Order: sequence, then structure tokens, then C-alpha cells
Amino acid sequence: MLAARTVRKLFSAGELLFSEGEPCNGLHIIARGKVRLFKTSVNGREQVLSVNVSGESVAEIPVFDGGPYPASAVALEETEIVFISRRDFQAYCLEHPDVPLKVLTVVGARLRNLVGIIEELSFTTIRQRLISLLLKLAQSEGRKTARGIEFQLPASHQELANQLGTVRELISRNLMRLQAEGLLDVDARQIVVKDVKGLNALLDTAS
Amino acid sequence: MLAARTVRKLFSAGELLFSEGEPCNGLHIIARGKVRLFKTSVNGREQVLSVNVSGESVAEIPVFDGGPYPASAVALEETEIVFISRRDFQAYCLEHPDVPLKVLTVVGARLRNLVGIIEELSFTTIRQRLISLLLKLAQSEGRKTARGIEFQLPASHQELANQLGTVRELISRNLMRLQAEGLLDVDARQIVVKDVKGLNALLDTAS
DNA sequence: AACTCCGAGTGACATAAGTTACTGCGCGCC
DNA sequence: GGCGCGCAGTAACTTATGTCACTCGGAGTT
Repeated sequence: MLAARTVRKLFSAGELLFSEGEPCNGLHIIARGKVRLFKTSVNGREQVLSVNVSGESVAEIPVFDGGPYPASAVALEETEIVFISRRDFQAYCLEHPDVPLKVLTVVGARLRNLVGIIEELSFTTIRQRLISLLLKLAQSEGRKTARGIEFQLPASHQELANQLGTVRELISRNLMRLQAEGLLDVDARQIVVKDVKGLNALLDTAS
Repeated sequence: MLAARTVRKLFSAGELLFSEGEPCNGLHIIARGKVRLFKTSVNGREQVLSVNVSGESVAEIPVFDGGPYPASAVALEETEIVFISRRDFQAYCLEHPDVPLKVLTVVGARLRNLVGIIEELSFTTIRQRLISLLLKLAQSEGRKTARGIEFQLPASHQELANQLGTVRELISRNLMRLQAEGLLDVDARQIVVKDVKGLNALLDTAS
């Protein structure tokens, strides 16, 4: 029943799905691809709120409260979106009482994620946020080698800076600093984590 | 039907309703009083996520996703809480399909609020956040007088610092600085905003 | 080959933020 | 009165963060 009323849309890498402040007409579900949600400042700085992949939805909230989009969304790669209008989705929710409950758990995860970002922004230095990101990447994408855990940075320094809410230069500098301290090796985007324990220790240090 | 299953609890000022990380057994609704939701850092710093008053609910999310509380809650004054267990509330939701939709709009507002905090933390200086807070207070609580808009700070510097995610000293310093710049007068907790336009101008300045 | 663009590294600097360690004041209590 | 305590002001300092202005090198392009 729902399928009949959906619209498929295709976005190429870098294309905006929607911008902060625009009115919202419906729910976007990612069928294929990857989407980044972010805020922009007057200075051109960005702060990433989340990155979502296939199967996840985007902009659940404005669908229900009728407000504008709280952030902008951009496709990070070739992305296919299934779009459902607000009216249709709300009607669907009333017919299937378990759906809003599902949505609530999705929104819950989003909320927890935002609280995590606030915690990081408020309590940690950029250095610590970077370390935390590197450790996450090492765990999810790293290969163990004789020299340590190796992986590639998934994006440009500029992209990473946006994720951490800072600027390119600080990424560069902090990476160099960690290398100078012997905790990891950097060669362009190739990272070799040499001392996981040492990095973890830096996270707990009461800055 | 729900009323029969609720439990009333009383908290005095400063008492914790629950702490971050604890498992959640049900929904708290504020019948009377005021509650602050916040995160704590290892250094003892705090970051306020929201302040809620009578009629609002607290901890909607863990009720639905079953996870632990993402933050701690403390009563700011004598507060009366109506507590509903998770099971009862979920059952109620299934019987009344419009209830989860209502909850979604509440959660939506919370989410927008969190995004606002992230925006502030990521893009603005403490000075700007303080100005923004002062302007909000001036509008909501201020009285116009010959000297400007007068109001009392609603809490200690320490409390305000927690709201803005910083420390006492910076509140003090920035207030003094604004006074030195002639934008307002400070006398203990008594504030007189002398130049609303000037303050607003500082907010837009691409720092 | 010469050119251009973009990502990256880096030094010099300015400013914001946080820490430490005092002082001082007002208030309630012994 | 004298004391302790919590809140506020402030100076001196360290560190983090951000900005500006370059340089450099590699991957295309013309």
C-alpha cells in the first residue's frame, strides 16, 4: 500500500537533498548510497550531525512536527532515495500503531547520537576527538600488520574537520603531533596506529 | 486507566531524579516544579541539555528504546513527579495510536533543541552564547526602565556556566568585559542592558 | 612541457578558553 | 563579635583554537 505512493529520486555525489530551514514535505529513506546531515555556520564552517547509509531514514522529525528541516543533507555518493509524503506516512502510522513506536526507537538513536556530539564538543579537545575517531576507524576498518593497525582515512582533512567541528589545519597539526609522539605513523591518508593503549590513555586524561 | 497505575514521587531542590547510565523503568512527568537535564564530565564540568517545567516529560527516549538514561536529571526546586512504568505506557500507546505521535512531536522539539546546542557549541564563542542568553532573559524577564532593560540573573554564575558549557570565571570575565564596553551594567545579579542593538550586532559578527 | 587545481603541511600570530590562586563580601551561626 | 562558607571578581598564566599566508607535490589539462 505504501509502495504505491512512494517516489524514487536519484542524487549524485555532492548534491543536496535539502537545506536547513526549508519546509519538509515527507520522509526520505535511503535505498542506496550515503548521506551526510550537517549544520552550516555563517563563516562557512560545518558541523556534521550524522552520516546515514542504506536502509536508514532522514528527517524523521520534521515529518511529525511539521517544522522546517533543522539541518541540511547532502549525498556523499550516488544515492537513491525513496520519498513518502507526510500525509501518506502519517495515515500509514495511524493504521499501523507499531510503526510510530519503531520510528521512536530510530529517533531515540538519533537523539543519543546528538547527545554524544554535545558531550564531545563540550568536554573534549579536538585532539581527543581526533584520537577517538582514529580509534573507531582502526577498530572498524583496520588491518593488523607487523607495524600496527593500518587503515586509510575515509575522507579529506577538510571532511574530517567538518565531522569534528573544526578546521583543516588542526587535523593536520594534530596528526603530525601524534606522529611526533610516536603513537602513530602518517603517510598521506595511510595511518598506522602503533600504540592503541597510549591513545586510549590520552582519552581519559582529565585534559 | 493510566492514572490508576501511576506513582507520585516528591523531590526536593538539588535531589537527583536519576543519573546518566542507569537503566530506565518508566516515564517521568513533571506535575509541579522544575528539572534540569545535564551531562557530567570526568573533570566535574557540566553541560545542561534542557530545563523542563510542569507539564513536560523527561526521559521519553529510554522508555521506548529500552536503553539507559543518556543524561542525569536533578530537581531545581521542590518537584512532584508522576511516574508511569514502561510496560504500562507502552501498552497504553498501542491502545491509543495517537499518543506515540504526540510523543514524537515532543521528542522532535527536544531534538531541535539539542541541534541548537550543537550549533552553539560548534560555531559560537562563550561570549556570544552569554550575550544570546542575556538577550533571551531580557526579553522574557526584563522590565524597561530609564536606564535600559533590567532583570536579575536567574542563577549563580556557576549555574550559568553549566548552561553554556564552561566555567564560572568566564561568565564573570565576560560580564565585566561587556560592562567595560558600555553595553550593559552589572551589579551583582542585577543586569541592566543598555544597548540591545550593540549586543545583537556582536552575535552576527563572523567572529 | 607548462599550467592549474586541490589537498596537505607549516610557521607566525591573535584570540579564546581554561586553570590556579588569591581577595573580598555578605550572611548565618556559634 | 568572630568564624566559616558560598558566591563573586580578578590577575597571571598555560594551552587550545582559529586565521593568514605561504609552500609543496601530485593529478589531470591544455
